[in-house]
Parts: sequence; C-alpha cells; structure tokens
Amino acid sequence: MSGASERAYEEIRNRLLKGEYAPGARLSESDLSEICGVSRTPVREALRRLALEYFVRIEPNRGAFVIDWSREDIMDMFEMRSMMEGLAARKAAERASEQQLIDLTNIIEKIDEVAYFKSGNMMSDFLALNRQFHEIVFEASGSPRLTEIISRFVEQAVVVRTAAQFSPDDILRSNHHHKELLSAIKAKNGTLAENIMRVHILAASSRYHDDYMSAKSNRHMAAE
Amino acid sequence: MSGASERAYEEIRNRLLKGEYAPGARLSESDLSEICGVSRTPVREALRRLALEYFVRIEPNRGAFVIDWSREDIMDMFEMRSMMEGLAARKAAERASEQQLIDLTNIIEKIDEVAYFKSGNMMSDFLALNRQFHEIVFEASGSPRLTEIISRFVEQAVVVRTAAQFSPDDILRSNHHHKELLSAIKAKNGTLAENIMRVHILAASSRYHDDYMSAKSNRHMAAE
DNA sequence: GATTGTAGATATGTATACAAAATATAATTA
DNA sequence: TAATTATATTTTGTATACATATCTACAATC
Repeated sequence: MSGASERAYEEIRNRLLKGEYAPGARLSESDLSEICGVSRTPVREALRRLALEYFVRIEPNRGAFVIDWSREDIMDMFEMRSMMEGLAARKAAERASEQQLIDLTNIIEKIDEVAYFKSGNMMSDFLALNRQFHEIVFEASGSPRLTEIISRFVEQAVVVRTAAQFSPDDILRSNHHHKELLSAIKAKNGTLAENIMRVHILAASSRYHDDYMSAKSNRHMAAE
Repeated sequence: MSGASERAYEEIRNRLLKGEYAPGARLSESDLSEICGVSRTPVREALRRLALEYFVRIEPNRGAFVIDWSREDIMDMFEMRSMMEGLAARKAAERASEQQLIDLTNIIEKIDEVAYFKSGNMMSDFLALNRQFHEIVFEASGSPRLTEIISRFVEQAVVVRTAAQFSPDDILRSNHHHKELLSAIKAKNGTLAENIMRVHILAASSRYHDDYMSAKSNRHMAAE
C-alpha cells in the first residue's frame, strides 16, 4: 500500500474532495493511471480502498463511480458516528491515563487560542487539533481494535467532506463540549461522557443540516 | 470482483473460518494463488477485501497476517453491532411496510419450526433465517446506505466467527426477542424497538462470553 | 558471545500484455 | 424513422514478468 498505490490513493481522494468529479460519474482506470503517473494496478488498489471509505462505489465489470450522498444518508452517518464515538468516550472515562488527560487539556487550550486569534489558517488548525482531540479519546478507550474501527469510520467520505466551514463562534461552542467532556472523563462518569460526546457530534450534524437547508433555499431563490 | 477474485475471496475466507491458519500466521500470496488456482493479482484483491472485514491485517511490504481477536475486542464489536442494529430497528419501527411485517412474521414462524423439529441442519437453517430476519429489519429502516454499512459490519470476521453453537432453547429464546421486536415495530414504537434489538444482540454476546469463559476453564482443567 | 553488516533468497509491489466483458457505433430490418 | 442486431471499440479482469523491499543465514567485528 506504499509508493505508487499510496500516491494514487491520495491523488484520487484529493480530487474527489475538491468535487472535481460529479456524483455518479464514472472513473476510468486508464485515465486515473495517466493522471497519477502510475500503472493501472495501484490505481485499482486505490479505488478499492476508496470504495471501503464510501468515496466511490464499484460495480463488477463496470468500474468505479463517484458516490452520491443524500441528506438522509449524511444524517444517518452522523448518528452512527455519534454512537460510536460516544462508546469510545464512555470507555475513555473508565480508563484514561493521567498523561491523556493532560494532552486533552492542552489541545483544548490551543483550540481556544486558534479561535481567539483567528489566524489565516484557522480552519485547518482547528480541524487538525479537533482531530487530535478525538484521536486521544479513542486511544484512551483502551481498546486498539475499537480505536481502529472508529478511526476508519471517521475517515469515511461523508464525514470528511462535511467537516465544512466553522465560524470562530462555532469553534468556541465546539470546544465548550470538549471541556465538558474532559471534566466528565476526569470524574470517571462514563454515562455522562458518552452523552456529551453524542451531543457534540449531533450538534455538528445539526449545523450541517441547517447549512444544507439554507444552501438549498438560496439555490431556490437564485433560480427564480 | 467476479470470477477469479471472488473465488479466491471465498476460498481464503472459508479456510480462515475453519481456523486453518493460526492467529498471527503469515499468508503468502504465492501459496494462496496456488491453492485457489488463480494468479496473485486476484489473491491480492481478495486479501485487501478480507482486511476490510477484519479477517486479516496487511502490513506494507510485508504481507497479510491472520488477525487475532481478544475477548475485549469481541465484546466491543458486539456492543457496536448492538448500537447499529438498534438504530436500524428504531428506523424500521418508523417506516416498515406491511409486506415487511408479513415477511418478518413468516420468518419467526419458520424459526420456531426449525427449533421444534431439530432437523439435522438445524443450525444452518436457523442461521440463514436469522440472517434474513435481520436483513429485513435493515431494509425496513428505509435507508439503503445505512443498510449497506450495517450489513458490511455484520459481515466482519468477529461477528461471523462467533455465530457459534446454539441449542434449541437458545434459538427459542432468540426468537422470543424477534417476536417482541416485531410487536414493537408494529406499534411504531421506535425507542422500544431500538432497545429490544440491543438486548437481543447483547444477550448473544453474553452467551459468547459465558462460552468463552467455560472453554477457558475447561482447557485449564484439561491441562492439569 | 553478542552485535552488526552483508549476500543470497524470498516475498511483496508495480508494470505490461492479454482475455473477457461491456459499451458505443454502424448496419440492417420492420 | 424506430427498433434491433451485428460489429468495433473501449474498459475492466487476470496472468505474467520485472522491480523493489524484506527476511534469513552467515561472516566479520567489537
């Protein structure tokens, strides 16, 4: 999965995230192999991997197609994610180490700073820190297998793609959840931690829902 | 994913389920290609697919290794599955069609018959019917994407492998859950359906846990 | 004696060539 | 002209050959 295969994966994934290919579009292996500068073999491997992550759908003897996600699909995915990460949070509350608590505390501080100073790359900084935060919670759950599965889930197309625009206010609100979660974990209150995490994820999904609806109504108005 | 690739997948998967290869064992591509009677290319594809389903783990430039599941890993997987299938059951309670209710009713009847007559292939009959039952609940959730994701999850190594021995009593108990679930769905009581499904899955996991512990203690005694 | 380094052997990663299937195009018929 | 069949082209699926990385064994060195 290294070298050519990895390169092809990254390249195709980036193009998909940029929305370069329309939903439903067919992805030709030869075309992609030219674009990526590798042979068809690693391209095929990359496409299978992207199929696992729900970026594309592969039909036997027909090839790979860009997946189209409906609003319902996306909300369902958020709901699944909220349950999974909630489980991780519950276990984290039962098992987190001192060092992990310190790490979480530090990340929370950094996120506050990012939101406060509103630097040019505020979004990417926040996304990286936010990701770290959640990764540490996974690790703190104490189950490597669980961590792997949930991480893989969070890598999925719909989740990655919907990590959209956040305002500084949104970031602060999100970080407030982080603080609540941390104190629940510190108090070793698993049930509380689980439900805070669920709220945290579902709040993001709710925000996405609002964005989607307003975008829809904007398009509607623009069309009139 | 058809022909040679599919054949290789089935062959390797069956051998893994039979426990032919020890946990941690390395799976050579050339060996498997001889065994399956196909070239290395489809074998590689099959191994990647099995990696997604957590049958094997692939290390870059080193190959595929049989995954070893700890008891904790398995319990975690059951817990995840209980949440996912619970979600599907809740949605099914909100959206199931008349036909789907009839289908579920019929399957419940057939399972009772299977447990009653104790035919030679009781286990495989039950497993097939049980699978159908759960598949219909997925479909009744009304979300094709959700169905796909949960089905994929249920295909995973640990879930498939732990669908072990059930006594006629176990089957009747399991089917009792099915009946409770069906009536909750009929009553369009989503929360109830969700929690019944969770209990249904977690009861199976509890049974597995018991089996595991007694097997462990048997081995212990046999060793003395 | 333990460790490190190197050479050969073995396995995986990638490219290319060929086979089979699907799609597009052209010709034929109603 | 529309539908349909035949043919050509394109695309995916598989096999094979080659490149590259890793493992094993043995020797050199400390």
